[in-house]
Amino acid sequence: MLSRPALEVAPALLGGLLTTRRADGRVTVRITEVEAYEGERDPGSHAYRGQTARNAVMFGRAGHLYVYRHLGLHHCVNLVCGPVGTASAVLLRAGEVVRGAEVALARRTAAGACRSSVDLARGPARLAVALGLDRTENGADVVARGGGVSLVLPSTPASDLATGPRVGVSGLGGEVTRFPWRFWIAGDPTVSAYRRAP
DNA sequence: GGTACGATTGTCT
DNA sequence: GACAATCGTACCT
Repeated sequence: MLSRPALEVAPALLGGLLTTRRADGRVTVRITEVEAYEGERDPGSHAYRGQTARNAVMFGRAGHLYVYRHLGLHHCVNLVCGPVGTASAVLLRAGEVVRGAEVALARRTAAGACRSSVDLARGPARLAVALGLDRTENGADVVARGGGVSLVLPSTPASDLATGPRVGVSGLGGEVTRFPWRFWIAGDPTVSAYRRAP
């Protein structure tokens, strides 16, 4: 399943449940917004210029996490997909905390402001904080049983899918922003409002 | 060895 | 609505 191209995996992840087990508690998030990144042929991807020490995880097995630091402040979480050697990945942009809300709230409060429960995991960096993920989780396997992170895919694909241009990517004179490689669950309040698609 | 820049967020106006 | 924050990585000298 996860070894398929990012463009096929991304919509299938919507509605899926991602659970992390930490010393301070367990948090489960229902994925509501994702973006596909097609590796070396995608100017918006970190892997566009080939394999490096930072993005090596993306070239590896599907089902591993690629966690990177952005602007020295935030963390963003990707799920690696596609066959080995292909740097496909799906960026997890937003979700709804369905279990462990108190734990997530404590983490979010420690990291900064949080206005409501809907904000707990709305936005890529917020999602990472709520799940307690940081760069030490880079390369973690979400498929292996007994790991600290696990993913449960929805038995049936989510309905009411919406697609639109990706957020915050540039290159090829804005060409890449035209691809509708962003997927979210239509009408879900936990989808990030940041530059919402028209 | 130095520098430019980024898959964002929170805060201020 | 605009902007500063902040640091690892990549790319250049």
